[in-house]
Amino acid sequence: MSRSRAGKGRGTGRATLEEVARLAGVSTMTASRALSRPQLVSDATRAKVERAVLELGYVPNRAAQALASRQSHVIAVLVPSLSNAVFTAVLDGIQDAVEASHYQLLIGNTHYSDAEEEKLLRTYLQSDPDGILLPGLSHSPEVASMLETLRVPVVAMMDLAETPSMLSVGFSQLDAGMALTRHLLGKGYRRIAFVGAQLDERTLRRADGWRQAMTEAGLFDQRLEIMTPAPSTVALGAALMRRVLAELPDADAVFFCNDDLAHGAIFHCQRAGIPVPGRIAVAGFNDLPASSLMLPSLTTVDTPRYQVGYQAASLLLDLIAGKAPAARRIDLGFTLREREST
Amino acid sequence: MSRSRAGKGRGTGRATLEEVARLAGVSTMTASRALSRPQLVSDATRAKVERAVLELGYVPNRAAQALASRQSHVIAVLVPSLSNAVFTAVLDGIQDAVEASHYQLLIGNTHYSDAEEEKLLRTYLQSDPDGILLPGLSHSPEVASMLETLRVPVVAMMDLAETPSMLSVGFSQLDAGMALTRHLLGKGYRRIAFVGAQLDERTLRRADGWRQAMTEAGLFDQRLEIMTPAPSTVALGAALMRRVLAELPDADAVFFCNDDLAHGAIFHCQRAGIPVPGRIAVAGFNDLPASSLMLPSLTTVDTPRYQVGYQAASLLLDLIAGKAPAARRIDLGFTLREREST
DNA sequence: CTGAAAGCGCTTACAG
DNA sequence: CTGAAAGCGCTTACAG
Repeated sequence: MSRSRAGKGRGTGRATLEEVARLAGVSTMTASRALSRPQLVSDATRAKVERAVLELGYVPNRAAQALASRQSHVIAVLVPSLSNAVFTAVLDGIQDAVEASHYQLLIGNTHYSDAEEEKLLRTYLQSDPDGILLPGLSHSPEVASMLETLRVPVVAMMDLAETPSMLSVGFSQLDAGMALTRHLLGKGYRRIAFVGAQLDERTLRRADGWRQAMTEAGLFDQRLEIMTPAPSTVALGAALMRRVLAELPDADAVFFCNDDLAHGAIFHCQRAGIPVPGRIAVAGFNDLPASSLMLPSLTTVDTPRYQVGYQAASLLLDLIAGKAPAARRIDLGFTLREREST
Repeated sequence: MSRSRAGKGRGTGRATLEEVARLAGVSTMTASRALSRPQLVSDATRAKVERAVLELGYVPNRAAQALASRQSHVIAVLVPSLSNAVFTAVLDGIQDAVEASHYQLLIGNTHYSDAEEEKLLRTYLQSDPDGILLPGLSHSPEVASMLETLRVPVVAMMDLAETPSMLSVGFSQLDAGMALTRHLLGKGYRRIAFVGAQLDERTLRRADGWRQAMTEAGLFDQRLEIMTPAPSTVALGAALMRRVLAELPDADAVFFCNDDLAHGAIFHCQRAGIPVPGRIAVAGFNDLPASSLMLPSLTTVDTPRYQVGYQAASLLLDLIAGKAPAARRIDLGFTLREREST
């Protein structure tokens, strides 16, 4: 009997499991079992405990559970952005997949910064997560070594790993970039510019795809490449379209690395009275909700971001549960949406 | 000496504070102090502890900290949606405000559902949060009573409380709805429709504002109100615009409760060759990034959502720290953006 | 400036 | 099916 003031949890003023047990007339550990693995106790006991829980409004203390069980039931999730609709969809998928489980999500926004990613990971490690979900395959050396020494499963999202040493769920950004470029080539466009912003690894892989397809067609020209590290926004898209028209007057098509840029480009053309695709074709990436509705509707690549989140979280949950994963690399593919803008 | 296997924390395989202390040649509690309140220990001791921390790669265990200190350092944040750019901006503001502190965010998406809100709150209560941030003022009776019995500060975001019993940071949705409607009236529009989707409390308050302004002008007509609980999307906006044109042929302006709806409406008009505002004016709410760029540019209300998040989190942090709040109700205002669409 | 001891609220082999 | 005891990894008055 070590408790000093019986009858009241003193930390938070909330009922403790000990009080539940006392009220139910059982031991603390039986009360614990009645709640965590009810099939291990008799019906009568379970009923008594449940009644006591209700009466006291008992809420288990997660910190104590985590400490005692050495299981945090926490999954750390890192995304590069929340303003990018792609990653909010990924989060939706993760949340839905985790919904039924008792896992709690720790969601961090890295703002596309290696330094912030490292800082967040370091912070989340304090919570001793049972698993980690993060975007992409390339990380700073610090982050890479933290992930290696960790003993918990890590699943990379959005692109596919080259080596099976890393678990990944996504689709080939390279193939998608090639597919869109080939579509443009097939339509007869020859001077196809690539416009990239943010320059995260996904954008760079899409650029690789464009480069490869252009090279295959014997049409690659370094000058057709416009890259800026500025965040991808609709306004930037309008500005970059202006730049394409001014600096690359013979360009007959533009592959924007993201739909929001392409939206801005189309708005600029609407306003300037430049016919799309008559004067110049425009294509984007990700198929955001407005893309199919604007005038002209936007040719783009539909990406399975919700599914990426859902499947990545499901895979992680399996790994945490000790199940062998069906695959270490889940390719969810992509869909080319050919529309009016090309 | 109760530890069975000295030299290794056995739970997670990670170094413990005890090992740090041993390596540094001090007591556990001195090691603890050296890390949490370094000014309380001598320089020499601090240096020894810091060296040991580095050598062992010590990461404090948050669960143990929370349990021992009865302070979770957790803030629970509830938002109704992540697909709505308004709330991702709110989250950005919250994250920035909390950045420097040691507080950790537990972010939950209620999907505009009272039931999910209650479930999330119940789950987050297990983590014994030091404070809570949530959208809006109206909640289910269950949630309201949970919030009341809680002993932690709660700050409501996005709208302003009528009574000072509740802390709130936002702006008057009612006033904003009135201001936009009056702008339309001032422009000479008379048959101004209101189109609301999702029907969350903010939309309903904006509708109240429209109703009030129309009544004042002697122009209120119930039939001008189109309300649907369906989620607000660009596609829905296009469909609702079609409906307005068909069902309310004499409407000369439409106030959409959200910019995404208004975007869809404008896309529909572009495609159908309907002049905006020539045939009908269109206004939105929130000033999303595309609004100033599309053709015509969209008249709307610019809302301080990032600031709402930032200020709400700052206020909460003050309250947690025991400081008396400068105000229990922070009005951040709104800005009417008059553009081409009206 | 530093330490011994108790305790936060749970869970987990181990018995019976 | 149920319980006594130890322990998870920290922090906190209280001494000195």
